[in-house]
Amino acid sequence: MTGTVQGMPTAPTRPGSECATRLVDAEKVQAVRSRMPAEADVAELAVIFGLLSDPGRVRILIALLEGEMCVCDLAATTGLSESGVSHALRLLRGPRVVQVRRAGRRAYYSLADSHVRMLLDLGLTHVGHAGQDRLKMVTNS
Amino acid sequence: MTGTVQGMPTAPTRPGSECATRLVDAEKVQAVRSRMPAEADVAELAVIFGLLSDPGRVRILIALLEGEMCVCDLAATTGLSESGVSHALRLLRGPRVVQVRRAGRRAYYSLADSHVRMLLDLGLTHVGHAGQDRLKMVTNS
DNA sequence: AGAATATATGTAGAGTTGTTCAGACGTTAA
DNA sequence: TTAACGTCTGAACAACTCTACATATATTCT
Repeated sequence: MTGTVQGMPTAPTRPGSECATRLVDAEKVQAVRSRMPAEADVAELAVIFGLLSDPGRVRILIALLEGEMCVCDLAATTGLSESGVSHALRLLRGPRVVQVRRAGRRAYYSLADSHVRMLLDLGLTHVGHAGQDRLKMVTNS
Repeated sequence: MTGTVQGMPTAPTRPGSECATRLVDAEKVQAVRSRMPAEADVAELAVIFGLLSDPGRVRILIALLEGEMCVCDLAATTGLSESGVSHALRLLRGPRVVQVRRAGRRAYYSLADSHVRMLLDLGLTHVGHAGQDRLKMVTNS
């Protein structure tokens, strides 16, 4: 949490945190700063990534890639406690990464955000996991 | 850190954390567990996302999307202290998200991982930031 | 050589996060 | 109604993370 207020550049970022020495490539700094997304967008982005930064939550979300599941089954699938799953899902519910459907005493969760789905897929291929049938191979015909 | 050892399913995840009640859709649990990436892959994935979960680091990486920059300019661009940038870059250097080129007393950093670049782009579009000229619009012809 | 510069590192303290346990709540079955 | 169930929540605690400050290292300049 740096709290940089960044409107139009030209003025130093904020007192006390500007570069103590001169810039090496002032033009580029200027250009990049003008393209930098707003504070709030960067923060939101960081929050989303933060939700994906825990192995337990990642396992939950990977499970949900295959379709909706109830808390109990998610616990069995991921190895987390049911309480742990519930806590995790609460965090994911806030920014609408997952959504609930309630049926009797059960709660069925599913992915609510296609971007997160893409982030996960991308991440999985990055990590060398071939993504099984999630990643369709581009075959010759 | 749940530490689930997950080889072939059928056996409960580990003593004490299996579902206290019976499963609702045992077949699906089974299927999803068999597709779940290995512990190490999930952990690595979480680490990568974790690196993207801090606004300061996100700003650094967004800056680096435009090409290499030295620490001093990164500090000016992101509003972080130079020490802060240095610490952040160290974290990013570990998993080879960024790479250094040294020239005299300067250190020029650049993105070393195209997947991270994609994650950032994807995240930026998610967040509503049109990605300026990073995101090429698919026009009619 | 010494001074100034650019970056890197160590460390300590505040703050945050994940996990566990206990218990609450609403729902269904007996 | 009472009991069992599935899920949710709150509190407590350890583990971790971020930031800031001080200092270290390496390079260039005079």
